[in-house]
Amino acid sequence: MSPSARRTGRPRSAEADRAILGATRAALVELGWAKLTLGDVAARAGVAKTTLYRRWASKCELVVDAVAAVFDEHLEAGDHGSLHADVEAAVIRLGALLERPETGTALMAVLAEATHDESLRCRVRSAIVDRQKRLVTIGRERARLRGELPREEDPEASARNADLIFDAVAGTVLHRLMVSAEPVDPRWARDFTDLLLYGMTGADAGGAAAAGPAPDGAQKPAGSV
Amino acid sequence: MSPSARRTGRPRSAEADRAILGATRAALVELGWAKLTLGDVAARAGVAKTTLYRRWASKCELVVDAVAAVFDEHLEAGDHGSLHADVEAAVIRLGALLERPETGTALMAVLAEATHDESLRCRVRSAIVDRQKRLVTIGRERARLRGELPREEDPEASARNADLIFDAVAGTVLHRLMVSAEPVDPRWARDFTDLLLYGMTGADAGGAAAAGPAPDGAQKPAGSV
DNA sequence: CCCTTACGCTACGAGTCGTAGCGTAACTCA
DNA sequence: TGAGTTACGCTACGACTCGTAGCGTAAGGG
Repeated sequence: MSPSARRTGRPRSAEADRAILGATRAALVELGWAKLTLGDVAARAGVAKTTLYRRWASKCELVVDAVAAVFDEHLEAGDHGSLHADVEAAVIRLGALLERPETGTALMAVLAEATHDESLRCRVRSAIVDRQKRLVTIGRERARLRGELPREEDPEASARNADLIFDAVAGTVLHRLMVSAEPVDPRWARDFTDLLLYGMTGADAGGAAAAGPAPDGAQKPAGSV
Repeated sequence: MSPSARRTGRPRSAEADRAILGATRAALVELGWAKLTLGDVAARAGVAKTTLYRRWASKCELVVDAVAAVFDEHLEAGDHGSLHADVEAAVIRLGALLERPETGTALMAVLAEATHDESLRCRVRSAIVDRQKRLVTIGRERARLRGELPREEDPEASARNADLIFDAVAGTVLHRLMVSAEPVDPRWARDFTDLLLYGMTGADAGGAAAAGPAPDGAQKPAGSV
């Protein structure tokens, strides 16, 4: 599997890779996870079924790669001027990503399988989760430089906090879409961002902080309301 | 389907129901979702495969009922004295529920299918989600009576807030367990509760994180901070 | 030119699905 | 008590998907 081991012989077709991943996404949209068969994907991609099995050991790994490609296209941690705006943008971006019929569904199904498959869980983590989690670290670092968050002395506690916040953001968005089956619209994104920044007690009080009693520390960006 | 239509004839065996649902949970633990077959469940339960198909139209609906039974056994909204303690208890309870090998996995898989099946989504909602969501409403009402939360004038906004908080609690716990694959231990439950109540700005600043150099022990009596 | 690897194609056994058919068991009502 | 109704167990079945093996061919490297 090392690159040196592939120096010789016919190289794998990169175009076939793109066709297969694209066909996988198309099949996911049309059929959903359960009815998705590798034979169907191969037919859509215009390749032989055996070619699929030579590259991916299972349906799960194929779908992980197919979904990861979509996630990679939309990875951005642009600076929106404030912690509030950064979080809100991340929520909307993640919502738009998971609202796609091929991403959320597939992710849930793969995660379900990953419970019984350690290697699959690692693949999901490195291909999707960790890259998203990096955005949390970047955003928090930026907020610290702005003075919106206190400095973290303990790096271990800092990492724990980043994990917690990532679970909160990604988990809540995912739950909103997959369980509650409600859209991630701008109003919800703002309400959720308020909850994350100011907590239940603060955010609930002033009707989305519009007439809020001015929570200390962070000030609202001009964008909202 | 109405009860009056079942007045006559041989009644369905309630014991068979219990055996089937129990066998489904056992099979989920052993085999996981993907390898779970209805034939296997029937064999474990000691019933004929046809009996299964007479009662449940699909594997999904069977699993929903099997998982819902577990959830129902652990529905409790006990008063723990404060909003913080109530939330923390709910987080731990939900975590313990989803940490079971038969619940989290199955729930994820069923939700993935529910994307393409409206009736299945309704079944999940009424059998599991709505009952859990009621606990949020109860807890918030109690907190309001304690004076920990302001009164909600607008009932529509109140319902929106309850939905948001439920998505946040359930989604974050689910994400922690299924995606991050980390346990819902007491320390994490406390950190998350702090985040929910006081927000990123508040919880990060004051919590135990900054206080102790390395509070590895993690045995922290309830109600501190 | 030989070696190596990838590809397309076909065919196959194994396994699951969901249903049909039949005889029997359990319960209700007249 | 007997007739009607529904549930159950069992067997068998066609249809489908899976994952692999075998073969000949295409595409690069030493």
